[in-house]
Amino acid sequence: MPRTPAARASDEIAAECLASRARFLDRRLASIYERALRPLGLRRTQLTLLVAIARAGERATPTVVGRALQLEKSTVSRELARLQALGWVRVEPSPDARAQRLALTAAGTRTVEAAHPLWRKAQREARALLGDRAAAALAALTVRLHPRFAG
Amino acid sequence: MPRTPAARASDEIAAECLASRARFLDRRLASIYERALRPLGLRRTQLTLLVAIARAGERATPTVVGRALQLEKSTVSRELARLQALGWVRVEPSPDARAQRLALTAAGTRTVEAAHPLWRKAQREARALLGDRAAAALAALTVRLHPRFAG
DNA sequence: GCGCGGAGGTTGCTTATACAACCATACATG
DNA sequence: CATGTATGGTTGTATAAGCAACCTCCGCGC
Repeated sequence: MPRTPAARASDEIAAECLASRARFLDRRLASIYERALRPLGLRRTQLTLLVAIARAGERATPTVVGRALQLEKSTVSRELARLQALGWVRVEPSPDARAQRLALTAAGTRTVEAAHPLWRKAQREARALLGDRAAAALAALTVRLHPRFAG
Repeated sequence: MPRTPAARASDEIAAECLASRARFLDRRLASIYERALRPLGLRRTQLTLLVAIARAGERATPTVVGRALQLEKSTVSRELARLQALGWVRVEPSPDARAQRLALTAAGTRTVEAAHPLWRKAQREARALLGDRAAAALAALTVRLHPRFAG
């Protein structure tokens, strides 16, 4: 049976597609970190956001953290609503009345501290899964694509 | 001002976290492929699923494609409902009454064919963005993590 | 001082994903 | 054959994300 155009397209895509491979990698790593953080009721993306807010310090606003993580503003908006509801982030007025100043609450700070060893365990597991070379390549790639990435 | 434990944790996580980097990479690539496929009203993950079904041929069932792509069965279930609604996938009874045989419809086959050149363009763009070495590393990593991955 | 464009955020809608709980069928074993 | 367990799918719920449309406020140009 000769291969049809659709069959040839399918073979090529299945063998090479970078999008599905990146998605696959993300799912694999996600499961490691989610499992590790579950005892704290903390999701991996929430930890990333808390960390970005902590690091931005006085300058922390939704726009600023969105830029650091390359997240669309609506995504940041909704994530922040959850973090506020959980009592980990406080929103304060800023000089510019359009903007919002963000800060970790005491509970948010404690959560980051408590997450640290769990994150480390996940990070070790992830590094072991990928291998040191691939892990380093992923980090280097991030720097190349977005030098100021911080998450 | 001495760095607090939370600040040190944040610095370490922001500088190294592999989970957030994989997520970031996925978002970047997603935007390339989504943009390319948009004219067909086709999402990248839908293309991945159509391809997996095409390649599985007679053996295509939700469980089989889920294994090939390492997707949770509920994810596959809902994605298939959409693909059916769009008229790209047909569901047929199988010998085992629990299972469902999947097949592309004629429209589904045409969609894969039409997607091929658009996917190629996105793939070229993605490869250029990552660089050949990183692209090859991502592909190699996928093989290592899941030798039968096909998406 | 007025109007307008741009920046900052929110909300509606859709897709992608996982986990858990569930239902139905198949199969093996007593 | 009856029952219990495993397999295959669906559904409820929640998070993660983008796009588009919108509102508000800032600052600039006139």
